[in-house]
Amino acid sequence: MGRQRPGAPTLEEVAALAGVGRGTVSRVINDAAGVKDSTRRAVQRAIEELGYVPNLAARSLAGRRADAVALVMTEPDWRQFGEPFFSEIVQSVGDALTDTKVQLLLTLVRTDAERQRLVEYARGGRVDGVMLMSVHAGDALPDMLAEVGLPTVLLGRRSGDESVTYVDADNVGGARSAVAHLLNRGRRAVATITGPLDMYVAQCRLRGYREAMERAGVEARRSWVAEGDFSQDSGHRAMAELLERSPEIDAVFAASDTMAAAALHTLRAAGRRVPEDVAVIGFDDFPLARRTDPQLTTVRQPLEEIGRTMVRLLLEEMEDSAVAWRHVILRTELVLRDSA
Amino acid sequence: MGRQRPGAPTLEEVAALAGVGRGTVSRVINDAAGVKDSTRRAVQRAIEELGYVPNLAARSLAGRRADAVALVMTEPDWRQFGEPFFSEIVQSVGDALTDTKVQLLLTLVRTDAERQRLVEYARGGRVDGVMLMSVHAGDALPDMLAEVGLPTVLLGRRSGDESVTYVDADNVGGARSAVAHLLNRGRRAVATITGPLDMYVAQCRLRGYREAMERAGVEARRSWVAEGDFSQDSGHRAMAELLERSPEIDAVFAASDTMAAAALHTLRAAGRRVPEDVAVIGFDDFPLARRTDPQLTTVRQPLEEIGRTMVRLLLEEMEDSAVAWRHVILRTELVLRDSA
DNA sequence: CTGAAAGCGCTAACAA
DNA sequence: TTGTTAGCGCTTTCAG
Repeated sequence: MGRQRPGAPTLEEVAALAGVGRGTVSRVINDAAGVKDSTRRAVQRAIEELGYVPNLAARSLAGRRADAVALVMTEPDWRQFGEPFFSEIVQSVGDALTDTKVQLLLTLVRTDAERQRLVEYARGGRVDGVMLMSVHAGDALPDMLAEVGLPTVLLGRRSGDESVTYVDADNVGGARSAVAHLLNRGRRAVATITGPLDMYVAQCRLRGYREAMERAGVEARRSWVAEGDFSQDSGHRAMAELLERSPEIDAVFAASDTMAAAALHTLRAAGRRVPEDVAVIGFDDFPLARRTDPQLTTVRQPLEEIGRTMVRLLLEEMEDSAVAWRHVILRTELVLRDSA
Repeated sequence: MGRQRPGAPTLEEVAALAGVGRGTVSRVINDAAGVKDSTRRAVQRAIEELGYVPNLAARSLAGRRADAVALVMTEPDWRQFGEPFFSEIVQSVGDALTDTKVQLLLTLVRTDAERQRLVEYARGGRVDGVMLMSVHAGDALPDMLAEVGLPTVLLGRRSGDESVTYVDADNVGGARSAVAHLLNRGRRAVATITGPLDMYVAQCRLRGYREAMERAGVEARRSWVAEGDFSQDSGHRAMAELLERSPEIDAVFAASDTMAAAALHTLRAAGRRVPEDVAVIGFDDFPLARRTDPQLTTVRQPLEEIGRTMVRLLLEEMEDSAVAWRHVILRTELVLRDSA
């Protein structure tokens, strides 16, 4: 058994040593007001002396919160976890929680069994709220959580009429402005490498691409669209595909920076000059892309703000469960470099 | 409050509906033997009907385990989390736990406050054991955990006389064989890009480098050693540094693949031909490096086995706390490509 | 094979 | 300002 050390000191023993009642000790460890200063110090001394640490299970059971929230990544392939996007989000969520007494728990959900395990973990009261990243369209996890009354916040929507609280970037607008930028620079044969189209975020970016083309009166050929899955590999594959069937393209909008960087490599390997010959724009603004390809123009998502906002919404829902849900969409920004 | 839904059904209600006692329901949900089949089914029907989910806090308090373990990453900069090394470890640890009813919790510890929070979380009985990754030499976290009797397993040692249970790769041997390989191929001016030297793992790889040089009777000049921190950036920097002060080098052993890949880039950018002119070997075998640089010969760590072993040791210690500690060192393997 | 009852350690409401 | 007390929901003897 790995439980709390069997002979661990209890609040009762602290009370005895300090010569006060259990209630008083409880007040001290919870920073509650209304305890004489001298008493407080006496209790603290006793706590120190015994090396007392509250039993969290007992605390939760007695009716208070778990003081923990989960940040869940739902991906069959955990390798995705290495993508800078997630590191940044994790980073910013951690930052937002740093001055709290809330413990951040990252969990990775790949299979349905793991999905089930997480739900029982959350419903079991081990966390006070859940944030979900990288949720695919058909995933029922958010509903499973929200329906049982657990504060839940999504990073990104699953569809246009998402019901659960979410924070999202303006993907359509971002994609539109990126493609518009390419068109303004005189490019016409603008191709796009999409994300996995079972994800709403990918659909939105594709929609933005189409809207921009339409507004400019350029026909977006079907052969200019190649589907990827946000990964580097898929970026290479998609770019190679595009080059083969549509050598006329003179610009590419990729739905992720990672794919954009890969596309750039593939283009260069194929002897195309970038950006003179072909311009490339990626979505998202990662240090990785910034470093490897200074020529890459990107649509920056406010990742730090996304993380902060998720935390804020979650904490608010934990505080006041009266709120049903809220939707927040954050603006994106085109970051120009010497690519187009 | 985000606790378990206020009106959530309890074991008591399930018992009432099924027309049995609480004890019986408890036996059923814990798959305990000695329950008549018909009774078991009746109980299960009641559970189904009420949508009952056990309250984990109550379960923990009543004396059983938390059914959760933590995988902790201690890095001031969470961006490190994006390194393939960690993705792989997380992946394999998750795999090893997949058929268990143990929930994996990833947590990231940057500051001392977070360190403290984690200790209280663990001592509070929220997890049954802790696995630690990327522990730096001076970090007291492992001791804080181990001393209070919490099953703890380290990935990598902090020093030569580590006391806490750990799993490590044969870093000295791996580095030695890598450098020996370069020397065997006739290279003489073999430089090395080390990891952060406040980490034992980096010291070991540097030692392996030195031993190999010594055994071959080649003097390892001090100017052939540049310190990095395992990151891509540092790889670039270190390689540039080496090129500037020791243009004579004809081979490089980098203490991580990421740095090796970066070094390769830098070498090429500087007009050196690889591997004809300069050979490069990296430590660790990541898909990233494999993809980006097929020419990179590497020392492969058995990451999957490391993760599996950590889990095994942890579960064993959770089962039987009689064991004090164990140390496991896993073999590495030189993976040859056309680099050297 | 099953029911009853005694806690696990804490919080919170109520007295004092 | 402080002590006392009644649970929180579950596991686990111990009887039956």
